[in-house]
Formats: sequence, C-alpha cells, structure tokens
Amino acid sequence: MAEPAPESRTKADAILNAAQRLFTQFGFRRTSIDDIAREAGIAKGTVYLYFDGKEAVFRAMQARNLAEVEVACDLAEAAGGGFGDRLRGVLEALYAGMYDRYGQSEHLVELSSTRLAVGPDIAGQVDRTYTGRIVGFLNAAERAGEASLAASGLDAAAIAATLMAAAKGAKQSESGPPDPATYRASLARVAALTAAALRP
Amino acid sequence: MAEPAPESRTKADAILNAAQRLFTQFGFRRTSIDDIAREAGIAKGTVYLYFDGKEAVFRAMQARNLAEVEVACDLAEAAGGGFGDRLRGVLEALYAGMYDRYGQSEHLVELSSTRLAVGPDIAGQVDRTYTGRIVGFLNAAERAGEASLAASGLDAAAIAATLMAAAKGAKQSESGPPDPATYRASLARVAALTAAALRP
DNA sequence: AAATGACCGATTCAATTGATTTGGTCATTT
DNA sequence: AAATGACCAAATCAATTGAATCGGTCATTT
Repeated sequence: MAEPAPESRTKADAILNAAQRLFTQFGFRRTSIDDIAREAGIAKGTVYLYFDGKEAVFRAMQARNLAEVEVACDLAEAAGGGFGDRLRGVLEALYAGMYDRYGQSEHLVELSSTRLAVGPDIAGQVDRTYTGRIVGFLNAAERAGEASLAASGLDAAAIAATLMAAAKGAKQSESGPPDPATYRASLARVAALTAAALRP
Repeated sequence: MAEPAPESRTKADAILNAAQRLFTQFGFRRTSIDDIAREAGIAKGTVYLYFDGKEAVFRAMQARNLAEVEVACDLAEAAGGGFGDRLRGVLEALYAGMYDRYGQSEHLVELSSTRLAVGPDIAGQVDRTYTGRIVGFLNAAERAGEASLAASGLDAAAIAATLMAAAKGAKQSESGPPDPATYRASLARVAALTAAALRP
C-alpha cells in the first residue's frame, strides 16, 4: 500500500524490494537469486519459500509496480483541475510512474520486452491495462461534458492508442541519455495537445 | 530525381541501389563492399572510384533517401485538401516514406542509430530535418489561417516534437512484426488529433 | 515450522587459436 | 581514362575447452 520503505515489513516485501533494485540496475539476466537474497538479508533457499523461482519473483515485482501505478492513476483522476490537467496527471502517473520505478535504466527494455519462458506477456499486460485506464478516463470525461471526443473524429480507443504511442516515443529523447524532466515535459505537451483537440 | 529504377543510369546510382537493397536486408555490418559491387554488377575496386569507402556509400544512400523524402513532403504540402489531410500527407511522406525505403527491416534501428566512425550523426540529421519541415508546415498553415497554434497553448516546435514522438512510438506496434498499414493508420490518427487541436 | 547454505547438474563465460572475411590498395588490363 | 580483381594487413568468426556461475533442491539447523 504505502510507498515501499527501505526497510521492509515482510520477507516477501524484502525480496521484492531487493529484486526491484537489482533488476533495475543490472537487468534480469545479470541478477541472480543469490544476489537478491543477499540484498534482502536472507538466505537463498528462503526465496523459494515465498516464490516459485526467479521468474515468479520478477512477475510479482511487476505486478506490484503495476498496482501501485494504478493507485497513483486513481489519485490523478480524482484530483482537481480541468480535463487537461487531470489528463496530464494520468499520463504522468502511468508513464513517468513506471519510469521512476525502473529508473532510466538501459534494462527497461529488457525488463519489459524479454519474453520470459512461461506466463503472460508482461509488456502486453501493461499495454492492455494502460489502454483500459486511458479509455475509461476519456469516456468519463466525455460523460461529464468536459471533453468532446467527437470533435476529433476519433473514438476513445484511437485516442488512447495515439497517446500511448506518443508517450512511448517520447521516451527516446534522442541524443543523450533519457532525462526524467524532459520526459515529463513531453507528456505535458501530449496532454495539452489532446485537451485542445477534445475541447467541447 | 525519378523513383530509382531497378536498372540504374549511372554506376554511382547502381552502387546506391545495391547498397539500399543490401543494407536494408542485412544491415550495415553484414554487408560487404564486395557484396555491393557484385549486386551492382561491377568490380569491387570500381566502388572506390565513386565513393571514399563503405561509410561514404552509406551516407550517400541516406542523403539520397532524405532528399527523395523531402520531395515527397513538398508534394504533400502543395496537395489539395484541408489542413488535416495535408498534415497527414506530410507525416506519411516523412515517416511512412522512410519506412517504405528501409522496409520493416530489423536493421532499421542499426541503420539509423549506428554511430559511424566519422561524419555527422545520421539520426540527428534526420531529426533536425524533420523538425524543420513540420515546424515550417505548421507556421505556414497558421499564416494561411488554416490552423491556430495558440488554441493548443503550444508553439510550433513543441507540436512538432509531439508529432515526432508519436510517429516514433507508433512504429513499435507491439505484438507481432510492424505492419505498414497499421503504421499509416497511426499516423493518420495523429494527424487527425492534431488538426482537431489546432482548429481555429 | 521457518530458515539455512552446501550441493548438483546445466548453462554461461572467458580465453585461445586458427581460419575466414573485410575494407581498402594498386599494378595490370580494357 | 575507366575498370578490374589479386593481394595485404587487420578485424571478425567459429570451434574448443576448462572454469565459474546459476537456478533450484533438500538434509540439516535454529
């Protein structure tokens, strides 16, 4: 629930926190279960008491991040301000939120695109979740009379796809390592443009 | 000038055409000067009569593509139709144009992001050129009263950056190999959204 | 019951080495 | 003058192989 503290409440938490740090810094392949256990201050075997294996740890970590990001998104939707401001908040919660969690690490790509042996496609799951959130937000805004989708000639799904493409493309900020500040600025521009397009 | 024919007028053309085919299919590293010469139907040494080396061939090919794409962009700007339609045409000329030239090859990334030993940063050059074209188009449309940049609260450069990010992001169409048709559809959505945002 | 860490087989790494390929040159041919 | 292709040194590749690492298990300890 709360932002994960440096010191963790349960052992499972400690494992996930350690995994978060190490996977983000070194990537999935170059992080061993032993590393995670050591970072969490427990023995290697203990990890297997809480998770079915390395991949399960990764998936649990990803699920936790996704859940936390969704909570942040809820807050952004419920916040005050106009449609454009809340849309910016939603995009920041979704995209900058994940960005913050995984850092500007080079391993972001590997983390989200690696096809892990079994289990659901992680990147696809994030994609579907994000699409759903944005579509829901847009439709709610339309119902509230804050936005007019018809004005753009596109439906909510098409707008969501465009927003997501823009957010994805903004991450590759060209020349030089990605910078959180410019990334957020890009998201703000996308939100502003969309809000203008949907003004009733 | 004309669309490059299968058979080439000059030897330099033949070399560039061969390079285009091979670089696109196999990438820069896995294409040898000898391959290019053979594909062009000339001897290896002849390549060095027209270009200073492998990298020079690559840069000339890239320059030719960029020039051709700019011509297509000129046509799209001058075409009939409303602001939104022409913006879509410009984006298609710039992005789908390059996409068509390099195919959906996996080597696109290598081709445009490889840091070649010496010479200008290829990807950066494309980026600057594209930015300039879009900014110019937007400003012209504003002068002609077809678009109102002020309506969005963003200036032409910011809008251009957003468009380019969206176009870049759309290329990663998630799940499955990129598909030219869906790519063009993404560009059309971006154009439609932007046109709505800038309607006077 | 909860936690540990030595242990196992499989995978990955790193260093070596010999063969092949490559970008580029240039004496020769057309 | 234009074009060729054998040639060279350097870079790359592929195969080998012995060591190190990894994910996962389980008898033992706490």
